Amino acid sequence: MEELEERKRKILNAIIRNYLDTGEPVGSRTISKYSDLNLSSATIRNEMSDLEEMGYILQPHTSSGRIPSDRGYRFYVDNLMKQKEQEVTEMKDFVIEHTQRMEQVLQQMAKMLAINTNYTAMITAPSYHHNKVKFIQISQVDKEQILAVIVTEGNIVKNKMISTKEALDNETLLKLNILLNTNLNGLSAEQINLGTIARLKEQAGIHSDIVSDVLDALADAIQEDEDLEIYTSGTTNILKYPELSDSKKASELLTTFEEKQQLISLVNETLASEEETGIQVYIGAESSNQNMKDCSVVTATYQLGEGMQGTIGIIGPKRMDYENVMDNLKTLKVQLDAVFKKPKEN
Amino acid sequence: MEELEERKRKILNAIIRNYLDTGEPVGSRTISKYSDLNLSSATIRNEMSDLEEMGYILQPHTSSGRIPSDRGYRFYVDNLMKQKEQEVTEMKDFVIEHTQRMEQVLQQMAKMLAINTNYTAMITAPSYHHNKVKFIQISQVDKEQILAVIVTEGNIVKNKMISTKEALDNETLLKLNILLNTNLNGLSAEQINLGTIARLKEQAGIHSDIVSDVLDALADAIQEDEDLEIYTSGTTNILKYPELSDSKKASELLTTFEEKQQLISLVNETLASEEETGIQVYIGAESSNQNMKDCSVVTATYQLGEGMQGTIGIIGPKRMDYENVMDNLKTLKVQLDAVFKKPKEN
DNA sequence: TGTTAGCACTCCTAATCAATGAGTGCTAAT
DNA sequence: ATTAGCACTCATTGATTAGGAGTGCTAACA
Repeated sequence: MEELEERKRKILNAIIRNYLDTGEPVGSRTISKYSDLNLSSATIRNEMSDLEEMGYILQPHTSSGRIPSDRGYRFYVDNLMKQKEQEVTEMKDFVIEHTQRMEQVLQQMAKMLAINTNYTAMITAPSYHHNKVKFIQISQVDKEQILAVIVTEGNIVKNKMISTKEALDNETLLKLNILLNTNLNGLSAEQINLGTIARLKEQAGIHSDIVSDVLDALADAIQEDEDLEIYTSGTTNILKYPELSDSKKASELLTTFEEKQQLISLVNETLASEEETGIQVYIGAESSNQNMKDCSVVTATYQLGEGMQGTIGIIGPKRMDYENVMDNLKTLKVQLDAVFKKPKEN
Repeated sequence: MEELEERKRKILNAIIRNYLDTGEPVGSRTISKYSDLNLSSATIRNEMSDLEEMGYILQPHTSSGRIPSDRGYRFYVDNLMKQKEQEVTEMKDFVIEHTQRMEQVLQQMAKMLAINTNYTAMITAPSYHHNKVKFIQISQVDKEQILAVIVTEGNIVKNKMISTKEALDNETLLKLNILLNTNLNGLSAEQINLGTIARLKEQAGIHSDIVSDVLDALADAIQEDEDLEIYTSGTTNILKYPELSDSKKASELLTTFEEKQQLISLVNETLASEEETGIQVYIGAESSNQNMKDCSVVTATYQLGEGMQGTIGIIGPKRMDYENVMDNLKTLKVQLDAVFKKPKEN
């Protein structure tokens, strides 16, 4: 189906590569001179005319060069682009050495990605949505406050302060802890249903209010991750690309970057569809987000086992260096897969 | 010293107010017409000429209206502006109702501030630098990992995973917990010196490596707050002001906003100098940050007792609505003072 | 039949220029 | 001390122009 005679391919390829470089519409003369086809500009013109008719390229206005259409980019990404098979470099250790908390690791990663690509990078924390409770503990912090700590399979720790009327004695605490752990350990958020809750409360007897609070905390922790966290870096990079930096577009984009919620729904598209490489490319209008119509979005998901996963993504102009971007994402994906497998050895 | 005859004051005031509104250089005719002075434009011109000589206003180019100079703004803020004495509105509850974690509260606050003012808002988490340890607990999460939880006076919770060779039995854990708490409770970060550490390790005996790890975690938690977190919102608001939105300046500013580190040193200025209202105004070059030379920065610190404090700030064009901004900050400051006093009642 | 040279045509861009108008400074009259 | 009047400055705007890049088409060519 997606067939194109060799010469047209070459010309399309040349047009796109050139456009990626310069950002300027590219004319027949340029292709004629800077390709190994040895054809006159007139011939190229004819071919270009064809390509335009087929929808791979388009003219911003009569009598100017051609620029790739969304379809053109798509063809390029799918068929023309050469896939670099690069070895995985070891930025991992470098990053990990200097940071501790997960948020910082992610922020660092985003930063490196943005610097490497010169586009905007985003990265979500692994969602532990379907993840299982591994450990719960409540402790008396001071007279009126109890701290609930919840750890999940992925070693993600959440805590919540709970205010109480009066302090609990050690024995009660111990009992409650045992109660909570025996009842909740190994359960995923979805598995904690009304039945479980009722049973728990009953067993807690007089302290059912505390249990109730802990469950609230648990729900909280999970709900927080429904609108999961997303880190961005290099948002201002888009200003480097004239086609995006006129004040209206730039403002829209930057606002989108600030509204994390929009980015989240952007990456959530990714989670829906699966592919073998795990790398998705949305060109212009292919993305669901209207604001991205002049951009391309490339995303990858990284896995953590236990059903946990996060997403990394790059947002840039349509004429982005797809090879480099996909390469970077692929590399980082592998590294993240590795990084979060086990916590850092001290 | 800062003396100015009544009429000049009025004119300066009129010029600045007008400029705050329009952002356009304001001419003598405008003042003549829209002030209650009943003077001809010629008279105003003479006065303006004086004011210019005195450095309160300046002409962008020969024969155009006048705009306030940094000094003019300063005079306005210090002497002319009327201080609204507004009652503290109750946005607090609204915000708190819908959020749980501190980061979210802060992020929300920043957002409201940005929306209210139409400028860029920033807010730092309270630093618990000089804060005291209130509660420490280590627990066995699974065979190879221990979770250390540290709570400070300000009810800020930090946790750290520690990998171990083999699981500790309950009794050992209990002993270590008692050991840690008796030795560290009530101490501030600075008070934990080599002596304390040596004593601790000695008492821990065979498990001194665990203690060592916990101390590392503690140091970690503190070090994280050295480069304390800062939240921003409304960064794209600066694009609304033509004098800041030309692509060079905008890019510089937005980059600054993204480089949290720069913002942090910006707010750290605040911490140095103290004032009765607790609100600082930096106009243009008054700020230490070169990138802010076309902006004004208004900051306030909020207190938490126990030596903890954070900063909220607004960044906008020099012609910002100082009254509104200072008002907002004052209100929010009071609210934050209150919010963090005690954790939310469930 | 595919390729190419040539040419008229389109349309964007940058440069130039004049007109406009807001605003000033100065002087002379009130 | 205030103001009317006037000459002057200078940014802004719109119109016009020239230049150039690029196209489509036609006719000639291998």
